[in-house]
Amino acid sequence: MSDKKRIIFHIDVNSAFLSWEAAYRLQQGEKIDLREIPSVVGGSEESRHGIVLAKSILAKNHKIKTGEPLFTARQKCPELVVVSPRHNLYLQCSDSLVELLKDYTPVIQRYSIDECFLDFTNMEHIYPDIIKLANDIRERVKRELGFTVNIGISNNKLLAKMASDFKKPDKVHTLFPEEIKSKMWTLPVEDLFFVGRATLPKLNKLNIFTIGDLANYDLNIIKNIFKSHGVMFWNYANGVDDSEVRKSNRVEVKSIGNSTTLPFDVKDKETAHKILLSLVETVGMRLRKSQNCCKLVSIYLRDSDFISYSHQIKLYCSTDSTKVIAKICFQLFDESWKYRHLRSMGVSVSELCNNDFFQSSIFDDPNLEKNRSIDNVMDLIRSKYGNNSVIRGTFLHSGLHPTTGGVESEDYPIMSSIL
DNA sequence: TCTGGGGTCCTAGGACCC
DNA sequence: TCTGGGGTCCTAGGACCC
Repeated sequence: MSDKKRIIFHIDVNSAFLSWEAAYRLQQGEKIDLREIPSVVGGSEESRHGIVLAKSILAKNHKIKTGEPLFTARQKCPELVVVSPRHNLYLQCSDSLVELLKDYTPVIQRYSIDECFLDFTNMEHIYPDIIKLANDIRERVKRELGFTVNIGISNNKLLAKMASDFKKPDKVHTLFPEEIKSKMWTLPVEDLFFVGRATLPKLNKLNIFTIGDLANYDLNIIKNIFKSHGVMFWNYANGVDDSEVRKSNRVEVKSIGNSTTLPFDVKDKETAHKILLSLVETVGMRLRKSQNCCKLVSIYLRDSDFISYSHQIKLYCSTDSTKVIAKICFQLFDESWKYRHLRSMGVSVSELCNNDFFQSSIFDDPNLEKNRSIDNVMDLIRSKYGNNSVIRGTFLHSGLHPTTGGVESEDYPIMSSIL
């Protein structure tokens, strides 16, 4: 990589889920804009998913935080409007944004559903004025898609990301190295990327309260206390980050998991096994779709008193079979369950490897081959007709979802111009 | 009072081997 | 019987992100 200064944008959708919900509702003829009242997108309290997923700026002014229970959010603001999430709609909005951004550069990293990094290095002949470019993008997103974004500009991803977090909404900010002192070092240290709620009190104990305090602290002491994590955020505090903007489709996934908080506490092994199976159904489908097998299977349990634990096992032989993975999960469960009532359960597979070899060697074992055919046929039918078009007999009349965590196949019109 | 779901990465400690 | 130290692998748990 050359020493030439890079030009990186970080684009962040303002209150993403809430903005997308608001834009969609206006399109559908609703009169009230959720962005202009104290409102949140939140899960169903009845099924114990009642937390804040996204908040309007007016809700934020009431000190409502993302991730907090809806119950406490209402205490802070009794007139709060709560709307249910529509994840498929948000995926489509996210896709529309990325499609629009592709008009400007091919080097886009999709960092999350509502954040992208764009690289404009060596493009000054096309975009001589990058501030104007950012404002053009910002205006076009608002005009064509109906929601607003913040754009942060700098020479690396970290600084661009910090910049996009400055004043919101609908703003463009720069944070070039010469601006670090005035724009970033004055901020509280918890605003720094990767300084979370466990790290903050430890930093405060060292008399570190601002990002500037951290940047100017003795690196050796930081390293001793926080190890590699400390070296990373000390560099961040000094604006150092040389990571590349990676085209997202080239990043391979490392683990595939599915977990759920149950609408009721689970008290018996039989029900728990059924729920594990339903979780494995979606994990297995996604694993096969990614053309991988896994070598590590783990389960995750959370008691009704909120104590959680996990159990895992490394496989001698990698697999992508729903039946095999489910059987392992049952065994893991039986080995680890502490007989307390369960609030939440999860399944995850990792240490993924390409399934090519597996496919060619499988024909030695007719039983494995048969299971594989069943998986493949079920995948095909479900991809065509929806996840619940074929279900295992064990879920009939059980009152349980046969596949947990799958997205419903409801469709929403692509966000188009809203005038 | 009630507290989601999807990930990644790191560390500590124990088992085991030489 | 008790005495090393280094390396690797495995597991559990924690921290962080959106």
